[in-house]
Amino acid sequence: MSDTRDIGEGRIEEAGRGLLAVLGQPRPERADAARNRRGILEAAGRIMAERGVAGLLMNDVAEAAGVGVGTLYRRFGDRAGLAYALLDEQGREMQAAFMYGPPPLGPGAPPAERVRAFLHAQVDVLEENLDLWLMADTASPTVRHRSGPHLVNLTHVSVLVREARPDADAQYLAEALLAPLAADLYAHQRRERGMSPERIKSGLDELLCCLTAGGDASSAHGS
Amino acid sequence: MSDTRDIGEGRIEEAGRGLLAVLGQPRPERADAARNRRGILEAAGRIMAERGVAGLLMNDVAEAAGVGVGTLYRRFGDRAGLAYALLDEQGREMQAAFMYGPPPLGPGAPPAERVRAFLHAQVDVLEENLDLWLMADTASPTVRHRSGPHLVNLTHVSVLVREARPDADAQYLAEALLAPLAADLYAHQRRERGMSPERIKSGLDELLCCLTAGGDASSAHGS
DNA sequence: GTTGTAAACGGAATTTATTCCGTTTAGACT
DNA sequence: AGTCTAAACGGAATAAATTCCGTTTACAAC
Repeated sequence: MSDTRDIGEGRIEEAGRGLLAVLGQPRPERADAARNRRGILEAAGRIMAERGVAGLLMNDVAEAAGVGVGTLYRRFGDRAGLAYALLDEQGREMQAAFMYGPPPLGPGAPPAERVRAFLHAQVDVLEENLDLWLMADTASPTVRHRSGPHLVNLTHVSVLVREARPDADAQYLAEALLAPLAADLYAHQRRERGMSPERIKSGLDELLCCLTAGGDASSAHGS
Repeated sequence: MSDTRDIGEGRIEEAGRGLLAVLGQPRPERADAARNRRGILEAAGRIMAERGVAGLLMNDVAEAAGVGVGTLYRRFGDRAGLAYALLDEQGREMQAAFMYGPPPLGPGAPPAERVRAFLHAQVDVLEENLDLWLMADTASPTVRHRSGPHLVNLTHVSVLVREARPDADAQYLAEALLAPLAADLYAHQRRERGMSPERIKSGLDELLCCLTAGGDASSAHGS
């Protein structure tokens, strides 16, 4: 009724095997399926390098990988899903950095600092592969927010926010703090408005005072 | 290279005649063009009422309006543009409310209060027509941020933020504060996570302390 | 080694948005 | 009224994503 797209639970076997794979139980994957996933991802990477993100046509990817388009869709759900899988691969290293690496990104620094470091790092991540993120964020809201990268980021920030402000609605604040780094908005700020990554980072810092402000954030508010 | 879509300056004669029309000089519009715009918008409204947003197929709208699809595209640029035009019509009243209405939404209240009232009002606006907003935000980043509703909102908030925090990067903060109300995210929070509009409003309030915090927002930050 | 079956596969068919371009007209100027 | 031209029009053609469904295959059980 609201939107045509919806992706049934079992339709996408694995949207990418990032840290997320740890959460769900490691459902088995048939050998041919695994082989095809790798093949498709490789082919997609190759095409992207050659022709850019705009050249990532589903038919071409399928052909380059030597599979039918049906297989592409079974594996990744849709074009955006493919993009997320690609991003997830590259994001593995950042995930490791903020979970096990040195502070302030990794554990050891105070939570507010870590959130800040994380957002700055996320800016760099976007900077690196903006077009691919744009393609990924084409997905329906449902797909988008269940995707590997988003879930990992959200979970991480959410935990840190809760730590920094146990009284606040950490779940919401986390999503709100991540929102300005939506690929669409970021692309617009960089390309249309000509903002520099540095300016964006400082801007984010200004937003972050909601993490360091004492308990009473509602000082000026009525209801 | 990055994305196929781009909409040349003169391709869309008027993306909707909201307050925006005041900014650009009132370029003339041929009589038949105006008649068609109205017809299309009416037809689209009718179809939307009957079949929902998902039923808004470009061919159907064109047929129902008694014009060719080419005309649809000349007038509105693309499917998302049509959605924006539809929203712009309904948004006229909210625009009036925050520009000329009573406080705290309208002039008279302190700027931080007004931003808060505005964000809350925006939640209600989303609530009213979420699917249409989702359809609209399908647009390419460029189109999206040049669209009537977004420009008006951004300008408004931006002015208020500058007033509240003359020292801060008002332009950026405004976009960042509006970001959590992106239709995608909002829809996800409402539908998947089951957050209530009230919870979202309180969440936004927590974010807003960056407007009331004294001058030194960078207290906890290094560089 | 057979057999059974859920899971995968392929790729033609379908669905829609969007473009293209030859034709038609509103409206300004004479 | 007649002419001229930029602006509009229509709708067939195109492009690409996504679905459908009959066929094939991995692999677990016997």
